[in-house]
Amino acid sequence: MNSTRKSIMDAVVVLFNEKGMKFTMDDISKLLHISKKTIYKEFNDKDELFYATVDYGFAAIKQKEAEIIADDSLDLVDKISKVIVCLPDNYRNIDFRQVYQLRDKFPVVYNRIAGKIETDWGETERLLEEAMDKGLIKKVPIPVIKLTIEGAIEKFLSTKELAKTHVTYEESLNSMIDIIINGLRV
Amino acid sequence: MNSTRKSIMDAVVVLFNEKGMKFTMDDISKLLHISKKTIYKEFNDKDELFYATVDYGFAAIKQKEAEIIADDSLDLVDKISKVIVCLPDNYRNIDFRQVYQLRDKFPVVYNRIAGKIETDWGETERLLEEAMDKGLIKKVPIPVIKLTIEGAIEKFLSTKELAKTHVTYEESLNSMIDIIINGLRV
DNA sequence: CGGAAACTTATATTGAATAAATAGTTTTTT
DNA sequence: AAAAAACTATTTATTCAATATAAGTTTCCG
Repeated sequence: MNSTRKSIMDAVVVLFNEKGMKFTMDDISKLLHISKKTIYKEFNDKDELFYATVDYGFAAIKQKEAEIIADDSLDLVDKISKVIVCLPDNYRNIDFRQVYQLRDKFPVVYNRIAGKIETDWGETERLLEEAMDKGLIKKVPIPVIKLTIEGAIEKFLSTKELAKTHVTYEESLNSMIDIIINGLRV
Repeated sequence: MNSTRKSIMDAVVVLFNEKGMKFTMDDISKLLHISKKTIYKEFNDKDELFYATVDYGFAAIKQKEAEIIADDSLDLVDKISKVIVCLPDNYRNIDFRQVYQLRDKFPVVYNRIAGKIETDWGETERLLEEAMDKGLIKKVPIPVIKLTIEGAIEKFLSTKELAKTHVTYEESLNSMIDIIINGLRV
């Protein structure tokens, strides 16, 4: 992949996290000091650019996740912890609270993201099921685990309560995973 | 409190859960087969009605909570579990996803609700702090616990994923609390 | 070639005008 | 005495034209 393409997609991520969906092709060209012509040489339209950016953004996560799963030095429960913490990088880079804005204007892109997230959860689900079968963790409905984790992440991202107490997003996430794996009880 | 007042406030809760904020004084009178005059004899205006309904709705929860806290047969960690499960009755009756609609049109009522929830959390927080001091549970930032629980509840209420897997809201809630207290690890 | 800017057309936003709905009151009916 | 219906003064929703914005194209220039 050529570097122009990459830098354009990086700019999309930067602008998305900065302004949500309210950024223009002109914003991209201004940020990178390139002409719109250059953007349109790489991507036929805005749709295609967003679609490619989604794939580009998720590729890193997928790879990281695959490494964790392949790492035989980790036991199953450690893998689950790490894969779950790995997952939120999506939420982080893409800033989940604003993704719903895509649904109407870029439905194809939105569905691509939804699909990617489902796939990512698929990995985690398989690990959870395996751990349940082996008696390493309790048998609990997986949707409960999934929704609890998703809900917590969205809350961490959307509230100002964490900032007030000087607890970082990263620390909160690790605390949350530890609570879910090991419980509050000592 | 007279029974007319009560039935009007019950109707408000019914209609709110049915239609969100989009119900009228006429809806109330139709539902109860009473005249609007009767409503306005009990409550000066819609604001006052809503305000009273909020207090009425939270009163039961507060009492239930107080009973749990006063129950000396329960140990501290059990109390925490029970108080947390007690809390969502608010979310249940009031259907939290729609409360934000109050913010603009009935700010006084909205702030009352926000205050009630904060107070409820205050109790839980005190129990959590006490349990941490006594070494019964891990020392974890309380906002992390709070946001995880709030996020999970909101997810349970807003998603259709639970319905698909035949896991009830009630079961999910108990599973979630068990996970947070005791962890997934066996 | 590729950046900068001008240009065109489709889409979004705004705001005034109008229509509809509703809180609160009054009158009529049972 | 209270329900039902009618009424009015506000609020709220809707419409539609104007205005503005942004995607995508073309032109010019270094």
